[in-house]
Amino acid sequence: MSLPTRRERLRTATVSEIKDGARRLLVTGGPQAISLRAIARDMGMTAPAIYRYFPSLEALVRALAGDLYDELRRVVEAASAAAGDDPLDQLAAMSRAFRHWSVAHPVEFALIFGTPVPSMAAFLAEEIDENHPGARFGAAFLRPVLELWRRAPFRTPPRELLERRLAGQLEPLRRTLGELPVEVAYTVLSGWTRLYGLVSMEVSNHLCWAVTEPAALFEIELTGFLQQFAPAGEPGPTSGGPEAD
Amino acid sequence: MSLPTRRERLRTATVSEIKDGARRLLVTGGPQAISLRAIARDMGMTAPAIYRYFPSLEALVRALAGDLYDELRRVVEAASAAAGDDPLDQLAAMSRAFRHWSVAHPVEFALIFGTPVPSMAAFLAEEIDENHPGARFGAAFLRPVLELWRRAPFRTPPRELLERRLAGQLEPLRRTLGELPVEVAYTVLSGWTRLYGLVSMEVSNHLCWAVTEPAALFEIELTGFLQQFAPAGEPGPTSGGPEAD
DNA sequence: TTAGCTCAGTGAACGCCGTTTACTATTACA
DNA sequence: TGTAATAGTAAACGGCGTTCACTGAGCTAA
Repeated sequence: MSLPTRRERLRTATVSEIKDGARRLLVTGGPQAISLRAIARDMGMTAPAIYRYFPSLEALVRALAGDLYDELRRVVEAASAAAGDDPLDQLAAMSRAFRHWSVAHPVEFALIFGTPVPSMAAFLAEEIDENHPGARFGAAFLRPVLELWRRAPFRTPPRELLERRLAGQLEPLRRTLGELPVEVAYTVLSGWTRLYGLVSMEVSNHLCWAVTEPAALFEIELTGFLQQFAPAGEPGPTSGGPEAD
Repeated sequence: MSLPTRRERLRTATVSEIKDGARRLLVTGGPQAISLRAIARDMGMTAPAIYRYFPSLEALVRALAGDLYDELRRVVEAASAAAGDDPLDQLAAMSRAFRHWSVAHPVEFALIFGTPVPSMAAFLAEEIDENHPGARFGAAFLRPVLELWRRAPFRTPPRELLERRLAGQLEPLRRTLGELPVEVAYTVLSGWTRLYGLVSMEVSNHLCWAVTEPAALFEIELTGFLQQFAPAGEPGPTSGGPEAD
């Protein structure tokens, strides 16, 4: 293996130049604006040359999506690392980092999480293993939840219900993240979909009919979300009934 | 106004034929497959003729999305009507109907709720009034929630928190749905994003790394979701702590 | 050192696409 | 019945992804 040869160096440089161009087009004009001809133009090349590096436009978009997934995961993990040792603080920091990145990069978010454009459909249907971007992202969120559960079990639906209804469906999750209590698996999925729903609606403007500034709604929801992880039996400060009570 | 003239009848017929063709292409080939030329071909026309009915492809897609929004809303409202008088039953039926339609029509769901393709970005940025499809959809969900609140206030974050952080942001919601308690507004938004997140991840295959059959997760989440509307102070049967407790 | 092979890149072409323009036939109405 | 609005056409422009035949440079082994 040793050092990469000159040609290999040039090749990887060109690959990243292509992906950089694709991302620039993505950011300025949306997913549809990514075109081989435009990328090649920006690079001073002709379009067919790109076929030496990617078998199709779809494959290029797929590779770009994979990079974005990893970028987001690194951001989230960095936020967690900077949040100290308390898993609940880590979860809060990760959630805020997730929202922050998504709001700051709406088009990238749309490419990763949005409508499966035909390209993305194939991307999502790829074989699931521990390297699947979705799985790695899930794993990042799993760690603090698992630690919280270890320290003090939190409130979940009863175990027998989860065992009966959910346990058989978790094979993909277990294959990538290993064995884990069904309550933790449920809570991670439940929390992740809740977080995703909120951020996704904000990013794609699907809340504009209701609120002017979704950040406020996010913060309130976040406290409710984190409360899901409070030790069972101690309802937190935000779950009291209305004042009419 | 009286009867529509012959030309007007022909015109509306052609408009629906165009939209039907667009939807057929949408279903078979995804949002990208909608093309004026293909629609015109299927109709035995030439592409420029469609410009007599829609100013651009984007406008056609927008109109189609509006129709789909209404179709989904009608389905959800029908489910509510068939669910009897209990608002909680209505909410459950609406949620299941929402998921059912979405799973059965993944591409339509993607067009409405997914990545804002450029066309959809404009669609979402349209002026918000009581006729905005998103607002009408929100209104459908609001009705049972408001009724539940009227009968017995449910558990929410404390009113002063909502007043302080959220009340100022609700102008669009109030403009379309009228005045309503801030707790109800919060709960509708929170519940809707939660429901949306779950269904959206299932439909767009973003849960395939975790579960094989998302329906089970949905049902469990639904019971948790409906519990949000239980009268304050009576935690329902599914919210007990883990058995280790 | 040189012959041969691999590989990056080109130019032309094919068949799509949205959209515009000029033009024709039909319908509605004064 | 004449005239204006309407629905449709054909042709063209520029852009797109992709394929194919071809060139030239870099690498490797005799």
